[in-house]
Amino acid sequence: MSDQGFPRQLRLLNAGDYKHVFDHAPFKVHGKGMLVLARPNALGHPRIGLIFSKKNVRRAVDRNRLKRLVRESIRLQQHRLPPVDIVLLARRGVHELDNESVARQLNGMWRRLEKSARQTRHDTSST
RNA sequence: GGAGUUGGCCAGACAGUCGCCGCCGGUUGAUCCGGGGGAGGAAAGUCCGGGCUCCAUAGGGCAAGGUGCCAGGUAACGCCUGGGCGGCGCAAGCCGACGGCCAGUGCAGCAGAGAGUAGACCGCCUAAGCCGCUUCGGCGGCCGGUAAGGGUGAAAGGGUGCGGUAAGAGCGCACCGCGCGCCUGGUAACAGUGCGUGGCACGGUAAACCCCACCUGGAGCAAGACCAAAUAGGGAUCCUUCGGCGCGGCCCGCGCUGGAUCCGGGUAGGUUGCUCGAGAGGCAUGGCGACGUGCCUCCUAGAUGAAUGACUGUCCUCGACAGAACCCGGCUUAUCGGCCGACUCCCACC
Repeated sequence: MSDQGFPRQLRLLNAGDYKHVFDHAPFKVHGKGMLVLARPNALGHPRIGLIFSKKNVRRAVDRNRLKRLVRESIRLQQHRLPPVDIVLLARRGVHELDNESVARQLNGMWRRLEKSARQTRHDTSST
């Protein structure tokens, strides 16, 4: 795996993977227009799945644009993230953000996710 | 030059860096390297028409739905082209569900006297018949006549003129219009300063039921096919009454289930269907045209939690609507601007 690539291993591939995260998600990070759910995995790297529903983002052009921005962000930040399965959900109004602020939002959310994951790991090892 | 009509095309460009998805070649044993490709004119709405797949090879009847001037094009169409008719515009041109209410049934508020085998409210008339009066000229009334005028209405049952009459009236005549028959032109719709005939509505409404002609079987790529953990007991072939199910509104019809013989079935997941096609471009040729035919050349997205992007720089006229999901042909809707061709009207100049 190259340093900055985004191969299939970094994605959630089927309904079972998604269900796994929805059933029990210890980490929740809220951002402007987006919500991240995450659950630790044993793979040694993060994986991500995207849910941009037609209901929340009406135009296909906007859905594609937002997904591409998220993937781009993950691709560049993958080494900072803990080994967790992530599901990113869109909320109403995301399509009004421009590319720059979406990227800024995502960076902030990854930072908070990383922080709470490190906290949890620390807690379990101390008890 | 200005105003307008119409047909077609384009959809920021270039460079660099980091990524994503197919394909080809090498390397391999599943990694790298190189090359090349990667959203639209509407990809959209899913409104029509086809291909493809399964249900029977999609068959018969009824029901239901659609289309609706004519001819042609097409795989097909509710599309396109040409023509006819009607309407709008000075014009180029644009728009039109544009078959049939003398097969039947129905509908028409208000106003108005009367609304479809018409109708006397006002008005006009009083010739003929009867009555009364009379200065013997007539006057009044009754019985009536009348669709020219007023008024109502979206619409009042051909129009104009002359004759005619008591007043009027297609009552008669001329012209116009209309119906019917023939003739001529046209493949046809239809047209005609054509010939004849009829005094003349046959009113409106069929996106009212309906009639006529033509068309339509149902479901859809999550169709369907294949490989196959788990789980449950069944599956294939032959024969066939009844009942049940498939099959979509119904019936006919057809298949499965039932009995006998023989052993494999198929949910999660994966593979496939999946892009070479009513394909694109060029030349020639037939046709007014839509389009057809022949030859040559080219291969031009195939994802499947779903690729086609992000960032930086430069330039300009500072960039709209918007993202393929089986594939085509249309229609409709959204859209910043730019380019090219043809034509019309007006002004100026020659």
